[in-house]
Amino acid sequence: MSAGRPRTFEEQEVLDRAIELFWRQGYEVTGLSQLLEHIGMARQSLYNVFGDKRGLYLKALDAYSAQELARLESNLSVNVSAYDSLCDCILAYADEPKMGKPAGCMIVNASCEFGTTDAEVTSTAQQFWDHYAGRIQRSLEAAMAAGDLPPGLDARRSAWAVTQAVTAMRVLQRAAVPKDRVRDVANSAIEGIAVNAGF
Amino acid sequence: MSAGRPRTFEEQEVLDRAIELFWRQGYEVTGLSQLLEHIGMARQSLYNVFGDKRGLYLKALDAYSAQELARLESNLSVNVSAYDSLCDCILAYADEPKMGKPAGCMIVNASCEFGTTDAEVTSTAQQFWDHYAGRIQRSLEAAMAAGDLPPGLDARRSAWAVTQAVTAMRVLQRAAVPKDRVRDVANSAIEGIAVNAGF
DNA sequence: TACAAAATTGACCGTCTAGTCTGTTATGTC
DNA sequence: GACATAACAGACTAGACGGTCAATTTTGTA
Repeated sequence: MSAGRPRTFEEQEVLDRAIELFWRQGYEVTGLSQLLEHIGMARQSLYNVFGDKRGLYLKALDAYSAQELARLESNLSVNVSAYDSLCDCILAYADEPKMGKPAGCMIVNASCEFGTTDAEVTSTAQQFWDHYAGRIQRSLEAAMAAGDLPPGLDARRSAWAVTQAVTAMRVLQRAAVPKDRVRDVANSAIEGIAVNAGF
Repeated sequence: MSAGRPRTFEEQEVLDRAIELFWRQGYEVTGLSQLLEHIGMARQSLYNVFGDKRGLYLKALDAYSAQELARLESNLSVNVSAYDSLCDCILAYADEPKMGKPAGCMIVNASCEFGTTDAEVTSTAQQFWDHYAGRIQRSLEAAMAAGDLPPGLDARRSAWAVTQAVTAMRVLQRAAVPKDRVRDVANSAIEGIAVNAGF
């Protein structure tokens, strides 16, 4: 049943490298030759494994989404109060981009580049934001249960507002806007959480 | 001194058409042939007048920025209270894109596409956001003077928060996220204005 | 009406693009 | 060790890309 020469690359490693390049440069501007060199893969192998350039891009975008959600989960489940870890998490975004990492958010970049011309991209983006806001909402509800936020708070709407504040922060980072200005957005988002509750 | 055949196109009209195409498609994906056809200009004329493709793009981006700031000014100087017109203005963004207009914001798209690889683009973007927030701040200060907002409000920071809420809204529109979700961001931004003042 | 200046036109250039094709190499199975 | 299977490697293709060149047309001025 199974035979043949085994592949000399790790799929996850290839995806990580593809994320790095597409995230930094975007889809259209990234040429196939540069892409192949960067992921360390032979031309034909890419077409065997991923179908074509777009296929690899979509897989990389999905992998990025999963990584980013996992990072959020990790940041929010530290061993302090839900409210504190949420605030820390939001503020931590203001310290990006980390050295060697591209600026901004690959999902945001993809949305802006493709608009509605690629249904798979828009679907991935919409699901990403839904999941992201959903996880924030869970932390808000935990904070309410712990008494750190008032019980009347609309956790769903506040979570969405926080999510979109992060979106804006990552656009600013993409354009190299000074960190202080990014931090302002983070702080306003945090202070805005309680506004529905009449704190 | 002056002689020669007069040009058969209006520069402003050419810029408007270039804005339309670059805004919808982005820079890289827009081919020169399609661009020339869309702006109704001969190949060589473009190079005579604008230098090259990038030159036209940068001029179009500047023109877009000016148009958008003029539209903000117009929306905010309607003949009602500063506070009401600001709220209306923010909420009005949730009803975009207008029929026939591209979704999202050309400045945001440009920032995401180019990142920091084009100094002129990032400079234009940063100045746009500064001017935008500056105009919002003026309205907030007017609202404070009218007694519609508390005197302790940090108008500068609130204006920046509003500006970046609009940024996020236009990213969502670019990805065809449902209008209700966009409206949520607008409402949260409005409600967040007063939070610094202990309303 | 001759001349100069500027805009237009269309052919043309080398380069790069995504993607294909063919042949070779390496491996597991029998 | 023969064979089937799959990955690797490199040459190749057709077309699109941004940009240039030379020739032509159209105008204002003298």
